[in-house]
Amino acid sequence: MLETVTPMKTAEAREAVLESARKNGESARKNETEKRGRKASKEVRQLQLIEATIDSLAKRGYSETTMADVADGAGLSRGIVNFHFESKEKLLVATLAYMADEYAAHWRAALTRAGDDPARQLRALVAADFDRSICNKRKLAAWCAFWGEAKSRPTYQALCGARDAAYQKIFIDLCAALKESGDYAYEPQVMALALSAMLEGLWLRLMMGTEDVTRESALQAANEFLSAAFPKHYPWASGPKKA
Amino acid sequence: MLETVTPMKTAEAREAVLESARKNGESARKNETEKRGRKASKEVRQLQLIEATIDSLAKRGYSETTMADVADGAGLSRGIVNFHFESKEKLLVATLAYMADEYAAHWRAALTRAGDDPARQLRALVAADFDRSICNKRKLAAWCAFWGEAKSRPTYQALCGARDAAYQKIFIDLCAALKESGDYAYEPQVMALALSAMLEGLWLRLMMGTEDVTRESALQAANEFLSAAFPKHYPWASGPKKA
DNA sequence: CTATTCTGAATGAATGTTCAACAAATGATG
DNA sequence: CATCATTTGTTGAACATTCATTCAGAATAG
Repeated sequence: MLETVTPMKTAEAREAVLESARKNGESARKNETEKRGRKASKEVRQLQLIEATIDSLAKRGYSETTMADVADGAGLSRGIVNFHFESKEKLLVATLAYMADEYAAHWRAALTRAGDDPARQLRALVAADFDRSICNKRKLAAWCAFWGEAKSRPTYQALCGARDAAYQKIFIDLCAALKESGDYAYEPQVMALALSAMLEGLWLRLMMGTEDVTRESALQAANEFLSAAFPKHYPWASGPKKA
Repeated sequence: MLETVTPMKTAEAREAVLESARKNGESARKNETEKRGRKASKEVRQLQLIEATIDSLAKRGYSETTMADVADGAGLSRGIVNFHFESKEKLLVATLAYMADEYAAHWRAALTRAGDDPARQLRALVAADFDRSICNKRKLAAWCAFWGEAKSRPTYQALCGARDAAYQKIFIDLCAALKESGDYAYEPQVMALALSAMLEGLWLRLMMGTEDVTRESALQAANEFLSAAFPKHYPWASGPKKA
């Protein structure tokens, strides 16, 4: 089941932010060895504000998310956001970029971990989409908030599309590889579209929270798709119904 | 290809509105034979404002849609919306309800037209999702705008879910029927979820307009899904690759 | 003439942004 | 080490703008 949408309480949020910021700070420190303390602090604040933004997007939605919400959510004063980010627009773009980076890093890691076998890689990619770390109500709600505005904002559209640029190519390549080894009839590009669209659609369903769709049942549906599309690579758990 | 997102020009909009309103007016007149002229006029205005709302949602997105936009788009004065609809919130709910009704009527008609064969019915439902009348950039953008706000608004959530309540049940029943006659291995409920999620995901992709996804290629992907999941009912156009 | 529909300016609330003052950390100097 | 200067980070009130809503009166239909 998805965890509750209730935003992380202040203490938890702080910890998560600091945790995340620490890693980030380290990598940044390697690149530029200067102003270390200050620089780190600045990044911590920005991440803190970005996390608060995600909270607000999840709780109130895009149109009701205000600068005051974000500042309050982070436990800081009203003018702070315009100091670290120039404007509300830039805060939101930074938030979306943060989520896109996180998402891309996540599936790339899963892909690497899966080794060289296309069938294992594809299964890993699909499973990665439903990991708790990125597939929770908070993040899904934030994603959907951006999707809703993407059509009328080229900047959002480009960042949401970060998911597709390389991602979609990987899917096509994997579908092509499986077709080769399994002698399937589909067109790789078309099957890849169907597959990735289903993943996004399942996210949407999870986000809506209607019906009784859970992370588990969504993953089950995705795997059933794999079994149907690539039966030789993903045999059915139980044989066909006989009576 | 999807038509341009440019909202219908005033003349076209008027015609479409009046056309649509005429039918609606007739059915309403059957129910309650009273205040005919006035009632009809009132409904025309409301539809006109709803159409203008969809235009604005598609062009500016949810968060940037203002009462002034809607009034201007309809070619009427500023205070008119609060006269016909009590508030902005109620206008938006009415708009969503209008789209949900239209969508439901559309797939029900397609289902009826398909006859009694489950395989034909399922194909008809899938194809109906990509009909020009409901699957165009304008409507898709409006749908997505509501999705983006649905999580934080129970009213929207319920109306978006109108799609799922009965719709999902039909899908499950059809998947069960095909499983019976085709001796497939999947679980009907799970396969129905995968299928309907893919349809929504394709809508999302179409709305985003990224890549080169068109109504045609989206429908092709959906049909390829059908062939993969129900090979005995939807044989591949061309046989498996042999070399 | 009466009821209904419509207009457009006025109003008030919400909210993004600015900014002057303040606090804290860093660096320089003796 | 102590002290001051400077840069950086933060605050909260003030400001300007946008926008939904209201409403008194005009226009129109019955």
